Amino acid sequence: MIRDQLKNHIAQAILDAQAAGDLPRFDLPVFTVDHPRQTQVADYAASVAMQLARPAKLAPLQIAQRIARNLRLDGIASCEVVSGYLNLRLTPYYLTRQVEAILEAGERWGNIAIGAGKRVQVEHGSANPTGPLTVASGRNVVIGDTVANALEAAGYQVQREWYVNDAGNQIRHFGESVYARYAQRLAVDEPFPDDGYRGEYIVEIARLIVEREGTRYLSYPRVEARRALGKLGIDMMMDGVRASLARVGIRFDNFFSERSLYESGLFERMLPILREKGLLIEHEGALWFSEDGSPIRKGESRNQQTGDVGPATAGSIIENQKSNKVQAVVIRSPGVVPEPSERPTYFASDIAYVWDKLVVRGFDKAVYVWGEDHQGDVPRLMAVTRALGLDTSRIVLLIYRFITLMRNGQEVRMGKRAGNIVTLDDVVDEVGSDATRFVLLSRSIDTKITFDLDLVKKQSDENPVYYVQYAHARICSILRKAEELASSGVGESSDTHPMAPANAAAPSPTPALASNPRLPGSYEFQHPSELALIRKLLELEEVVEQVATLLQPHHFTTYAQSLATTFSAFYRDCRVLGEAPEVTAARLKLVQATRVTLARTLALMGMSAPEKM
RNA sequence: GCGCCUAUAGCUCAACUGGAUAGAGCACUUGACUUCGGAUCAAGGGGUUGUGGGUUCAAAUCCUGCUAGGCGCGCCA
Repeated sequence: MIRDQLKNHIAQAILDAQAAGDLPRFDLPVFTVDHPRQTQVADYAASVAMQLARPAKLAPLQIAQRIARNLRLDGIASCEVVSGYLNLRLTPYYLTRQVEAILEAGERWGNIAIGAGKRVQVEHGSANPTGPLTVASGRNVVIGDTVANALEAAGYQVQREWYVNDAGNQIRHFGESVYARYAQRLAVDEPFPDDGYRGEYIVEIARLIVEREGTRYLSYPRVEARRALGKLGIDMMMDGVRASLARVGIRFDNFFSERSLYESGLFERMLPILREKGLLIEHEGALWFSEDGSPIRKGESRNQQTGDVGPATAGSIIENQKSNKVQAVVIRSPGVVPEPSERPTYFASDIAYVWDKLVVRGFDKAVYVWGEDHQGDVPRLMAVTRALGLDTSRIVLLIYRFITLMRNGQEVRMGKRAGNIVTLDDVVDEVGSDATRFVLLSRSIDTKITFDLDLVKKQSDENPVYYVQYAHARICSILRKAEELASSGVGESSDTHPMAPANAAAPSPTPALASNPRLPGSYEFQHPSELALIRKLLELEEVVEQVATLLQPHHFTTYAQSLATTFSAFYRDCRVLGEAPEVTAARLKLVQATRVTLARTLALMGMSAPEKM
């Protein structure tokens, strides 16, 4: 990556300056090379000299000058010292060569190596399987999928995993709901459970089950029928989820069953590890995790008070939080939960799950994508990870804020139990997959998104999604036209035409360009808009690095728009077809490199790159 | 009450994690092509980065006091 190269050159220059006695001895500091805000100032700038003022006991300007004196940039860039800054500008020669490099890299352009040899898991989605995929989960999976794309591009080996919450009492409620609808469908009087799932989709599931399986479950003992229908229903829900995900171009490598953590005995094996450290405490019949082994206080205060929220409760919570130590129930007491299989809490599963990720499967890093409603669970996951003797820096939690869905100028409230949900399918039907993904990606994950369905539809002309895709379609149009000109031999003879295939007999997807000879070594792009476009293309690697390290996928949308804008400026200023042959040839290459870059960026975002619109 | 997150142009948001004169889109005003796609482009106005203090060569960014909002604080998931 060019930025790293420049940084290495500067570091070397500092060392050389020290060796030559130009600069005093000091340890090489951690410094950055970045883009100045004003692009006319420089392509890259380093402010090391300012950082070094103290250790070197010299004025920043002098330091910068001495670094610059020792800087050998090998024709990649020129350097200018401005008040302590090292301002670097890439040379037209270097930029011109990069166009060839991009075309050579092709679909791999944008790939970097920072993750080479490391395995990362990105767990996302993971919505309760008791209903269809909602728009709310849409943000989750789009973030997760895009982050996974970026990590892959950064060289990591990535596994995409969906955690299926198929344990716990919600599944029982679900089974009861399906059973009730099933019975009702068969005209058997069966009351609908109070805390059941009221959505229409349960009715639909019941209908399908009746269709496929007939009446046989009516003869089962009720508890068994509910369990069986629940399982059947979950499977059907997950099939639906997979289908919905496919519509937005998302696939998972693995669906991990929460229940399997218990069935495999893994959870049981976790307990001794924590117990040995004195972090598991029996309290009022329940099993608690106490981060520092301190006695459990919550239950006591609960007994003291009469049921109202009062000072006693508040006081004890403050006390617990003052020590900042996590205390959480792992297994509920039989007195509270009669059914043994429902006693482990969600947290219990988390304990075994993080172990499974980091130890059993040995991922170097595990990324969790969680909605803001789970933000309060972060401390206990961190605490228990630490307690298990694992490095907490190996888990990363992406907490995103919820979206508000607007329709007809009104906020749409959703609830799975109540049944008034808006599914991801609904939204995709209305605005399409590309627009859905773009909107859900376009903001930093800790910004609330207002997804106005009417606006996204109505203003589709001015939607940035289409702006970016339009640039790609326009490029394809130019390339098509170039091929037509080349194949019809209009203008020049085919063997001297810059766009003509070197070997006309060998067909290839883009014959005019794929086999085009290299630009002459002396050729250099000159026009400011050409050079600006190439610089913008080169940023792709930096954006990939940024998203892969910061795990903030919205940078792709910003970059895509900026790239499309830069291309538009080039398109306005520089004619491609019909110029002098070497100019047209060079610009065609630049246009093709832009297409590659734009298409890759769209692919990283999970969007299509249309050739026509 | 406590914890996490947020506050930047009229609106929606960026700002590469401490760097130079804080940028885009929308909206508004005014313009542009007989040529590669007008789903385009150009120009213009618009800012005490919620607020008070602090840290240093340098703060939208870090610390801190307020203010406002979101989420969470269960033997729910």
